[in-house]
This record gives sequence, C-alpha cells and structure tokens, in this order.
Amino acid sequence: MAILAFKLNSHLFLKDPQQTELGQNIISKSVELIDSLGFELFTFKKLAHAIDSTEASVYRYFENKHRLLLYLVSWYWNWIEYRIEISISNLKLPEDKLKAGIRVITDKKNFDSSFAFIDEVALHRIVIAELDKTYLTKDVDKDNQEGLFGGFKSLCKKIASLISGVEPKYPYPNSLASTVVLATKQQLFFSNHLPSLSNVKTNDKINDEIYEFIEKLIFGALKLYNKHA
Amino acid sequence: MAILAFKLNSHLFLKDPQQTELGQNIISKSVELIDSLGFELFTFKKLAHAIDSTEASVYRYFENKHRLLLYLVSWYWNWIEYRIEISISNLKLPEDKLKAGIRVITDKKNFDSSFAFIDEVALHRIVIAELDKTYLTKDVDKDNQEGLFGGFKSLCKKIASLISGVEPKYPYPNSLASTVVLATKQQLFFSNHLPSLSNVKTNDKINDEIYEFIEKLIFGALKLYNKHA
DNA sequence: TCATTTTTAATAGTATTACTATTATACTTG
DNA sequence: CAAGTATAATAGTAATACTATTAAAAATGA
Repeated sequence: MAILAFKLNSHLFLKDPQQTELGQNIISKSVELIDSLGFELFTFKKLAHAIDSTEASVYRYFENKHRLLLYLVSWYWNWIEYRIEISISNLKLPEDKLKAGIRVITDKKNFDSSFAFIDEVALHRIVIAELDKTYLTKDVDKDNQEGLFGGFKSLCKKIASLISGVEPKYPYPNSLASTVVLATKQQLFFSNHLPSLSNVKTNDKINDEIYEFIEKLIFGALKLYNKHA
Repeated sequence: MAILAFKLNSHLFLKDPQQTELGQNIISKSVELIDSLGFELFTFKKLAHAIDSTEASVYRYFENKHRLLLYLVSWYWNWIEYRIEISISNLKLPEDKLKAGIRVITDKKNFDSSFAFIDEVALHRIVIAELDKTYLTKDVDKDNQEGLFGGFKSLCKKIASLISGVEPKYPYPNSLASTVVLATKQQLFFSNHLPSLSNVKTNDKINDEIYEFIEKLIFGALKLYNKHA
C-alpha cells in the first residue's frame, strides 16, 4: 500500500503535524474528541489531557482551535477530491464522470486504510456538523486570502468542471457545485435531526435517496439549457 | 397602519420582549450589535451597556444568547412567510405562486415599516451569517422538541406545498424547499466572500441572478417528473 | 390608604474559556 | 562535550457565559 499524504496549505498549521508522533496524535485525537464533544466543548486542554501532553505543546502545532478545525476539514475535502479523481479516471463519457462525482459526494463514507491515524467516518460526521463554522466568521476574508479554504474551493471547481463537461452552456456551474456539495451535507443532517425538512431517509447502510435527489437536481437544471440549444 | 406582531414559540424567551420597553430595546439593539460584531463577539454585557441596563436584566428575558439568536431568526422566518402569503394571495396558477414565493426568498430585503424596532435589513444579514449556528449544536434535538425551529420548518413546509402544487409527482418537495432556502443564503454569502464558489453577482441594487439560478433549479427538477408522467 | 405580595433589576460574584509569557528540558551539531 | 536550538511544561491572564443574592418598584387587596 502506497504511503499517501496530502499537501495542505502551510498557513493551516504552525508546525506540520504529519511529521511528528505528537502531531499525529493531535490530529487523531482531535477527530475523536470533536466528533464526540462537538467543536464548542472541545478544548486544547481536554485534547492535551487525552494525549498526555500539554496545552502549550498543542499550540506549537496550531495557532488556535479554529485553525485545527480548518486543517481537518481541508484534509477531508482533499480526500474527497482524491477519491473522485480515482473513480472517474477510467470513464470517458462526461455524463458518467459527473454521476461518478456525485456518487462519491453522496456515498456513505467508510474507513480508508490508505491514511493511518485519520478516522474518516468520524471526520465525515465532523464536516456535517461543523463545516459552516469554518467560514461563517468575521475573519472569512482574511482566512480566504491566506488560502485556508483551498480544499473546498478546489473540490467545487472540480465538480463545476464535471458539470460544464456535460453542459457547457449552463451558466451557473460554480453555484450549482457548491450548492449540491452543501445540500448533501444538509440533507444528511436534516434526515437525522429535523426530518420534516427532508424526504430522504438514511441509515448506516444505505444512502441512495440522497444520490437520487442530487442527481435529478443537477441533470434537471442542465437539461433546461440543453433543450433550448 | 395595522399593528402586527408574530406569535413566537414561548420557549424562545423567559419573558416576552414585545411586552415591555426594555424587552423591545433588547431586541432592537441585539439586531444592531450582532450585525456589527458577529454572534461570537456579541455578549449580554455589551448589549446591557448599550441599552443602559444590566446583564442580569437581559437574562430575565432570554435564558442565554443562543435563545436570543433563535428568537431573532424565528422572527425573520415568520416575516418571510408572512410576505409570501401576501404576495401569492391574489395569484391563481400554481406556477405563478411558486415563482412569487421564490421571488420573496431571493429578493433584496428592505425595511418593513409594519414592524417597529426591528431593522429587517440588518436581521437579513444576521440570518445569512449566523443561521446555521442555530441548529448546528449538540442541543439540536432537545431544541427541536421544544419547537424552537418552528419558524423555519413552517416556511419550508409552505415552499414545499407550492412545489407540490406545481408538480405533485415530485418526490422530494421538503428536501428541495430546505435546499433552495439555504442555497439562496449561501450564494449571497459566497458572492460576497468566496466568489469562486458562485456565478451570481450581487450588489445593493440587484439580485436577479440568484432568482434565475434558484428558479431554474426548481423548475428543472420538476420538469423531469412532468415529462415522465 | 397602606401593607403585602409579586415583579423587575442591580450588585457582585463563579467557574471556565482561549490563549500566552516565561522557564525548563531534550536534542542536535561542531 | 559544549553551545545552541528545538521542544514542551508551568503558571499564568483577560474575558467569557452565566448565577446567587439583594434591592427597588409595581401591583394587589383589605
């Protein structure tokens, strides 16, 4: 099995956590704690205690807990985009590529053994619950200038290119891409917590209705522009 | 001019702020401060200082600042639904009703003089920036049981009924309704802060592209089920 | 009217938070 | 092994959300 690592924007951390054992422990245990406590109740003190270290040591790796969350979320989007690249690499038809991309986004997430010390299933739950907190802040413009949202932007650009591959005349590929990525996350959340806001049912095994909902949303929009060609 | 007030879920507050002058000051100044500071930097201490009162007095009206935000957001959704009711009341065709509903959701928001002491324009900005924080918490299920999300759910149900009015065979009216309401908000945010995630341009005057994007998204999805009838 | 009850608001706190300045220890290198 | 550097621990700070208690004002009723 090849050793894989994503090259994340260096502004996300002070010292690369992938390079040291302490750093890997920080990442690994952060995922576990943020998943179980939620981001608000998660603190560097609790994290340090859980890995038998100290707050100050954690602060050597991450400027603050918001950047740690940004790091984890960035890693997640890199992972999703990587999986899309793999799944479309053997496909020829633009329609098949787009459908494969939607499939990766809407599929249930399983543990990926290519990446040690990251629990992708827990990380997926974190993204569902905490993603919006990464950019809904007063610092969004400054963080954006530092490139901290590069992972999400790159994935959306990828999806947008798949959309344009199917229907070049569609005028809103970027809007549609960001909308469906976020809608997938939202529908999973609503399905679990506010079911009256959704018609899709999800459980630990299947997820097909979300795929159907998203696929029809995209191809329905594209078809309008195809017909009027 | 008729005096209007929305009947909000009584769990949102400890003492109805609409009933006293202090309560109205709390609402009015909260909107101003959350809009300018953001929800994280907004505190009851700053609020109390700004209205020449005390923290403890504010706590008599709202259990905590999260419930205050829920109150404001609930008020907003009630206002939007009320405006939809007005704008569709004279329309007959289901298509026209749905389009009018989309129009209310995507339109620029202006000050509504029917409601004193609420600055709807600032409140709209608050909803764009802070809405997700109302339900992305560990307490979402408990809060939902108390009915604190009633305003949003009621609006989405309304939109879903307009959707089903146009195409009863469409299987995801609730998912589509919640998706487009949130997508509108997201695209406004991205257009301002992360423009590469959007193709719509907005300024203080116009907003038409968001309407187009959302309208096509909805009618494209519905058309798929109409054709296969 | 005036005493009693109830509502309302202010004072003065607490425990916890995110974050940091400084000191101590371990590791590297010439 | 000495000197310098990288790393981590100690011990803090200012600010936060929230509360227990006390004081004042308003409403009520005989």
